[in-house]
This record gives sequence, C-alpha cells and structure tokens, in this order.
Amino acid sequence: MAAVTHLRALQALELAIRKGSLKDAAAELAITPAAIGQRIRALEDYLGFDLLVRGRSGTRPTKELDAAMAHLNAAFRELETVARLLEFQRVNEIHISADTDWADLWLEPRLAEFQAANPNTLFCINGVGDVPVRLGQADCEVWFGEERDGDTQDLLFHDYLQPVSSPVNTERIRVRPEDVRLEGFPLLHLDCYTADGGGIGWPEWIGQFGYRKTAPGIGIRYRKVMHALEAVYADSGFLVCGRSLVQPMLDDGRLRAPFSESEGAWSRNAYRVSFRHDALRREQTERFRNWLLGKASETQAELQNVAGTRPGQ
Amino acid sequence: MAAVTHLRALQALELAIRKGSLKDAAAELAITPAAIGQRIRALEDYLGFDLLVRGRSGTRPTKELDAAMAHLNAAFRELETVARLLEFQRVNEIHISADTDWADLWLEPRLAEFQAANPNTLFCINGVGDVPVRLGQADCEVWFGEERDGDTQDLLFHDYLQPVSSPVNTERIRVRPEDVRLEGFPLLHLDCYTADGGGIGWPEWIGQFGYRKTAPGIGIRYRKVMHALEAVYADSGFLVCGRSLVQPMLDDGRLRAPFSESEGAWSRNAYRVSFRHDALRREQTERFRNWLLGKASETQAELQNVAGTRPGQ
DNA sequence: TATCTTATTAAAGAAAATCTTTATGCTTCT
DNA sequence: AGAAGCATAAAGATTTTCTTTAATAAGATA
Repeated sequence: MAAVTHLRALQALELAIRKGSLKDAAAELAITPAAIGQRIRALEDYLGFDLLVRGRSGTRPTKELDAAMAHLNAAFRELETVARLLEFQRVNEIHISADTDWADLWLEPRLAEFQAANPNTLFCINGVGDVPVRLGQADCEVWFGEERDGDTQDLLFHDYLQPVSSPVNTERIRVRPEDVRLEGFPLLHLDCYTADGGGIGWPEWIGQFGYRKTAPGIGIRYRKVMHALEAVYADSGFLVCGRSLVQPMLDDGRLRAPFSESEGAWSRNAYRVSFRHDALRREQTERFRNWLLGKASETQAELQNVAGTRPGQ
Repeated sequence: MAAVTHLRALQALELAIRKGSLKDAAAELAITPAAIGQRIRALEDYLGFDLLVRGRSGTRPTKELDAAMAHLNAAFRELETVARLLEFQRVNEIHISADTDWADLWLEPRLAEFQAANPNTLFCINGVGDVPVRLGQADCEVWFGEERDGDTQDLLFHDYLQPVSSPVNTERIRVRPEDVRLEGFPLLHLDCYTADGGGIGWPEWIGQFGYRKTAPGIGIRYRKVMHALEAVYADSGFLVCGRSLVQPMLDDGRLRAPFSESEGAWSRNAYRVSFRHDALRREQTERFRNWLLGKASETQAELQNVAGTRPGQ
C-alpha cells in the first residue's frame, strides 16, 4: 500500500477548518494565506473534488470530507503529541573550547545579546557555563594563533596591540619629557603576544616608538590578560595588550591609552574559530556561527578604525 | 501553539521503523534510500539528538523516541484512514464533447490504449460512455473548424481529403479510360468538407484532377461520415473523405483509395481541442491531454507521409 | 443601493526543500 | 579475507512550496 501523500496539504486543510479561515491557518504556520490556499487546492486537484467550502463567514469541510474529518483531526492531535514529546527533549547546548582571555574579555560581554535573541540556547565555555556537564567534544574551538592544517576554520580578527595603563599612570607620565616618558615605570608583560606570532611586547614597542631608553624587557610577566589587567587597575604599571580585549575598559575610563592610537602594531596571529562539522548541522550552532562571525567582523572594523591601518600594515 | 513541522521527516521515520530499513521505507515512498536518510537526518539535526538507530540488522527507534513512538504510529494510521476515505471518492472521469465523426472514427479506436495505461479513468463522450451521467460542462471539446476566439486551444491535425471507394468499385473503374474513369458512377457527398473550410468536395476534386466531365455536384449527401461509409461499403459509390478517419479501413482492405495518394487536398480546417482551464488542474485530465496531443501529432505525421506534402501546401 | 473592507484567488517569479546520482564506508555473511 | 548489501556523504538538479502583487468576490456599512 502506497504511503500517504500531500501531508502538508492535509495539515493546511485541518488547520483551515479548525481555525475557520485560511488567514488564521496561515498565521499558525507562519506562511501566507495564498500558500494555504495553494496547498489545499493541490489536494483538491489531485482528488478531483473540493474539500473545503471557502466562505466569507468561515471555512468548513465539504460533505466529501465529512467522513474523514474525525480521522484528520485525530491524526494531527497525535502528531502534535509526538512533537511535544520530542521538543521536550530537545537540546540547545553549545559547547565552546576557547582561549580564556578571549572568552572572558571579548565573548562573554557580547554573549548576552545572542542569548537574548536565542533564549533557549545554553552555553558551556571551557567546561563551565549554563551547562557545566561536558559531553564529548566541543562544538567549536577558538584560538589565537596561526591557521591550522586540515581543518575548516574561520578568521575572527587580528588584534591591534598597544600600551594601556590606569588613568593615574597616564597622568603621571603625561608631564614628563617625551624621550624618557616611560623611564623608570614598571612594565607589565604578557606571554601571549610573542614576536613569533607577529605580536609585539615592550622590547619591540620601545624599539619602534621610543619613550624609554633602558630595561625594556624587565618587569612582571603574566600568562592571562585578566591578571595583568588587575595589576594595571592597581596602578602597577604599563601593559601592551590587544585592544579588542580592553575596548570596554577604555570606553568606561577604567583604562587609558597613554600614547597615540597609531603607536601600536597588528598581531600577525589572529583569533580563529573552527566548528565541528557535524555540530554545524544543528540549526542553533549554525545560527551561533553566523552571529559570531558577524560580531568578529564588527570588531575587526572597529580596530582598523582605531589604528588607521589594516592588519598586516 | 505553533503547528507541527517536519511532517515528511516524521513520515520517513515512521516508515523506516515500521519497515525495518531505510531501503524498504524508500521503496514505499518511491524515492531513494538517500532521500529517506536525509529526511530523518534533517529532523535529528533540528532536534539535536538522534531518533533512529541505523544498523545492518534493521533500524529501530532510539530511547529518546520511545515515548513518542506509539503516537507516531497512531498518527500515520489515522492519516492512512483519511487517505483511504478520500481516495475512495476520487473521481477520474473525463467528459468530452466532440465532433461525432472524429469521436467514432479517430478517438474511439485509440482510446483503449489510454485506458489500458490509466485503468481507473472513465470517459463520457458526447454524453455516452463509461459514465453516462453528465454533470455540468465537458472537460474538453473537439471540433473540426477554425480557431476560436478567446480560448486556449490546441491544434490536433489537419485532415487530408481524397476519394475512397469499396474494393469492388475500385476494380470497376480501373479498366476505364482515364479521362472518363468516374463518368456515370454515383458520387457521395459529405457536408463537413466545405470549400469554405479549405476542404474539397467532388466538384473541386474533379475540377482539379479530372476523371469525369459531367454532374460533379450530383449524388447523395450525408451529414455523418459513418453513414456515408456504410454506403461506400455497400458499393453505392465514391466518397471524398478525410483520410485520418478511414486509415484503418484502408489498412484492412474494407476501403480502397482508387487514385494516386497525391491526388487529394489538405483541409484548411483542422481538428482542434480546447480543455477547460480548471479541468486541466486534475492530474488525469492533464495526462489525457498529453496523450491526445501526442496521438494527434502522430496522425499528422502519417498523413503528411501519405500526401507527400504538408498542410497548406 | 453604493461603497468599503476583508478574505480568497491568480499568476509569476523567488526561494527553499527535496531528490537523484555517484562514490564511499561500514557490517555481516560466505 | 573477500563479497554483498545497506547506509551515508556531497554536489548538483529538480520540484515543491512560498511570496508578492494584483484581481475578484462576498459581506458589512453608510
């Protein structure tokens, strides 16, 4: 026995009768009334007789449909039950494995926006978050570095590195002679911006822009931007840091950029993301990826605006 | 509450489980196993978890699907009931209003072929046939004549008019001198092949090809080809007639063409058909139209072959 | 009754879903 | 181990389905 055809037409028909108008049925399916009409018409043409009496004052089944009407309703009640049972178990978790600095300083402040638009998506970032339980592999991975071999990946953005300090320290050095403006102040170093990856640290920065003559490599070294920033807030010194991570602090005055915006350098390394192939098949993950790439490209544009140049220049 | 989505996927899922393999489910729906897999995969991706365990030794639902399984089955059982109830009432009647000669002599002998390929199609031709009850207007109309205004219509074929007679009469005149070969023999006339419509009767034929010197307009006049043919069979005389209608009789020897095949004329009039717009929406009617146009074009080609010219030449 | 409002319909083109094809991989059976 | 059978992947083609815009019709309102 051949299987049932015209499933969507039957659905439209059932809805049109239950709701009483093509218009309301269309609203239920989030399509146009014309589409509903077409679905039903297609079935009527197939059968050779009408199923629905369309009237100004409502729609109702024709007598040909009468006998089948109860079964039609029952069928869609059952299907709704199926849908309810399945939706109930639906998972909308996205597991991310990411550079901690980036996750804390770039992603986290932006994530609220995505969650507002996608209320039933839960995140697990580096093992913590809405869904602390790690099941298997992460859906996507974000790193700061080179491209990887044999992996589909997207460039998020290159960072722009420049000195930052607390407002107090910025004031302190402002009045000093330019060629020794930084002389004697503690320099804070971050391991992640290596000359290897096209980044710069204090030695390179001072080599290029001056402001200090001695001991550019001396000072406290940090692994994590968050920790270095704590020190900066505490007026402990000057830090060369990726602008993308500290823009909000510059905006709200917690940090200052003590030198010209053009006195910085693009990192050759970049934040990059790789999504697991099969994770992308999930609607929610796909949506997250689109959002992420969009936000990253916004950031890249803002950085270019600040620097006045493009990455690699 | 939003309506159920992924209807086709649910159908594929239900079938895959009931039949025990994607392959068998595919056969049921007359599509490929790959398509079944895609349907189900789409739903799984949407939900974020698997529904079907695919194995060499059969397919079975995952535990996530267990609870919904009974409802899924019930839903499709109901839908099959709906389909059965509706299919039962399905009408496959085609009502034709046609030129009687054409219906009897051209359509009727060919119709068996169509009915063999479409066993559940019933015909009602000019009010008689499998479905004698006439309900409303005919689905299509066939006439011999000019194009009609304001009506979508298709050309079936132009006819090729030439004399025919019984074998006996053909023998009788064969031995006579050419210029008076028809002299004295009764001529039978058909009203439908008027000079008006680009057709020819005896006066025009004899005017053009000779074989007789007197009284080309004299003789018995017939309205219907069928009746004129009865007279011809009875050796009552010679008839100018459309070849398309008598080809089978020429083939089986009941009739002869006493003169050269090239001694004939194309009718300017043609058999034409017009289908009711809304009738064509029915699958069966559409199929009939395609078949009809194909057969007509075959006939046109055969006539051109016989005549050695094309209509209008 | 004339006009207005709202719903359905028609037609064409756009968009999306669905399917086929071809090639590949995984189990099970021999 | 090799072969056979079934499921899967990816790409491209096809078909379905939908939207848009405009037209039509049936009630409602004045």
